[in-house]
Amino acid sequence: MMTTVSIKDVAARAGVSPGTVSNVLNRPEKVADSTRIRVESTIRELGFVRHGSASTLRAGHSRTVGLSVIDIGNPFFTDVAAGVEDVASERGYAVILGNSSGSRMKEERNLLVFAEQRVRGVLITPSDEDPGRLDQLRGRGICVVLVDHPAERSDQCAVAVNDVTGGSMAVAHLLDGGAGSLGYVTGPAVIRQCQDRKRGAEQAMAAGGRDPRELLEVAMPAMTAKAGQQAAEKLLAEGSLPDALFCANDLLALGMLRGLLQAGVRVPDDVSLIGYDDIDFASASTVSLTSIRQPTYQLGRVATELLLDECDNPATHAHQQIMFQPDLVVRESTR
Amino acid sequence: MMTTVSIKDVAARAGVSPGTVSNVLNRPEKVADSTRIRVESTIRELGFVRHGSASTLRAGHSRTVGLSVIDIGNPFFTDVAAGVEDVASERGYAVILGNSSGSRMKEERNLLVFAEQRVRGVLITPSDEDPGRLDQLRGRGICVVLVDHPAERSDQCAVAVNDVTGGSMAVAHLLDGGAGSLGYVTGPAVIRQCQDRKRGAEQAMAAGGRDPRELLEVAMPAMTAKAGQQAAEKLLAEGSLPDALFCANDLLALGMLRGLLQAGVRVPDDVSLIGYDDIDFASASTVSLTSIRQPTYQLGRVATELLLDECDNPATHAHQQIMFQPDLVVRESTR
DNA sequence: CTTTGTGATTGTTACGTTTTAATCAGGGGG
DNA sequence: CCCCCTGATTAAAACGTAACAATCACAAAG
Repeated sequence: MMTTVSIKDVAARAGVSPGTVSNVLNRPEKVADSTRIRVESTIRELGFVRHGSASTLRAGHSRTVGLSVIDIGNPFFTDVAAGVEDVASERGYAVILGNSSGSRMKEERNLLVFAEQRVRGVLITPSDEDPGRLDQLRGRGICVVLVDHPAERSDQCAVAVNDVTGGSMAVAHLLDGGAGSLGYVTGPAVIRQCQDRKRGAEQAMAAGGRDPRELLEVAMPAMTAKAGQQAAEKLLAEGSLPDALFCANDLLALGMLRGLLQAGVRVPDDVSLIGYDDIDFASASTVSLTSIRQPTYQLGRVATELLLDECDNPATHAHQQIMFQPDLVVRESTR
Repeated sequence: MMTTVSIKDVAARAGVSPGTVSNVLNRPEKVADSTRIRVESTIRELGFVRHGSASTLRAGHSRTVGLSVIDIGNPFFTDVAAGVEDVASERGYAVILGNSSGSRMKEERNLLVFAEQRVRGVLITPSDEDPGRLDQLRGRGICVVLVDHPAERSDQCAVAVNDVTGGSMAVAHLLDGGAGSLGYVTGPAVIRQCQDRKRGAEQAMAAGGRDPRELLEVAMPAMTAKAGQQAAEKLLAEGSLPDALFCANDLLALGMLRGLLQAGVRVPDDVSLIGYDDIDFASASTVSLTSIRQPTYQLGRVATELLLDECDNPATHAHQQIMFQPDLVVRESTR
């Protein structure tokens, strides 16, 4: 009953050999127009669809790429994913999405799935600094491009935005606003973005003639709105609320904003608040959020273009490390 | 150089036959403890990972499911996707995500990819009412479960939230607030959710002793924040702004809110505004948004459980059509 | 009439796994 | 000592496709 139609069935029906059908599928220019048209119409008639697994098995590689992100609930990553998907589907590739939720174990499981599926390449925003797993993938012939993460080596492609500059811009802006005490609300220390933005923040402190050690750091286990709100509660309970707060991403900032407003703290009158990423919702919040904008969609596009170039032209491919620059977007949440 | 290690290599090294290695992988209880342990350690030693395509080819089905959503940029769908992914990975399945962006062509291309990959099943929030493509998938032995879409037939599983009730609750709430004129800001007419919420809205009008035809409909080509803002501009330009607006989802509502506030319209004093979905950002907006909450994450979980049950126990599986009920969440944007 | 060349098509093999039936070893009962 | 049973292991045959060398048809050139 549930008969699946194969390349052989098409061949028999069209009166050609299976090889010819395969050629129609993969190198149509090699086959005479008349037979090509006949085969194509037979394919439609029988409702044949290529068996991707058989194809992958024989060809040695698939037409899929894996994308591993830290938090698919963060609009920053959905924007990146949109860029990835657009380029991938333009070039006939499918995207397998893996969400690590910041858990190393889940990230590893996702990479295992990618390896089992023999994806052509992997795009990953690594959740920590261990390059071992990625080298392992490369050892299996799977190309890897780092997304939103600068390359520590030159034998790989990477696309990133300068987070040190971004952190510096954020804190410089807060200092411009006349902030006395400053706080940095961040996520897990293993996340590089958090570290780099902090480095930038400290540089701006120093440049502004302040002691970087004055920067009060509040580290949360996640970078979500809920965590931001908890950070607000913590600061309020401790009575240690600074004049100005730099949050490592917009979700933290939006949660922080909610927490502060609920407690009757006025933004920006009592506290200045700046986020990071400039997600779509930053401009729609209660007090619209000053933030650091990144070319998010572009990040996904460029990373995928580099990846597919490396896959398709391994001989001529030159590894590139691309670094975009962020922008400051001033809104209501800062003085 | 780039040698990929196969089941045969493991077998040779461990001094057993390939069949035994396969058994260790798939039916470990069938093999003696001593050999099982030896094989397992050889697998680790050689860094063997199973070739998913070969496995799929031979077994006739894969360990992946396809998820096709209308807009991955909408937090509603990322919440659903989170539920799907959690259940899938608990049961050893990988998820291939397809984003149709509301385009029928893209949806079709995604379904083709799913078919080529021989996914075990498909979870889909269809972007229109044509069941033909889905029956085609079923004819190929691929189970299909509808997500956020009620079943029109009893021979399939479906998980949905009652949108008629939701629409009715929204408009009843606006009428309670004393609204005179009412507007419904919606997306493309082919999207069922838009239609159902409108039906509910009209029912509430009638129940409130109003003529349902009084409901001013503004249909936008997309259900994004940008479209919502354009809707605001359109209403303002026409001078046809009603007392109260019901937006078919929160993104439209947030865009509408932005558009109104920029034009100096006060919410809720001049206009009451209610959204739909109760996404995380609804409570964080300039004026926090009254909305209709849905059990989003649960939707994804339950749908996936039904799908995998259907795949794994086709004999005993009983199709279910599950309908959740929405909740009204009142915040500042309505009187 | 034969040879050569060219473009189109075919036959065959291999990819890495799962699965079934067949084989094997060893022990207990007759 | 033989037979049968059980549990563990193996050998071999697919699964559907891509790739490559081999073949074919046919026309142009000699």
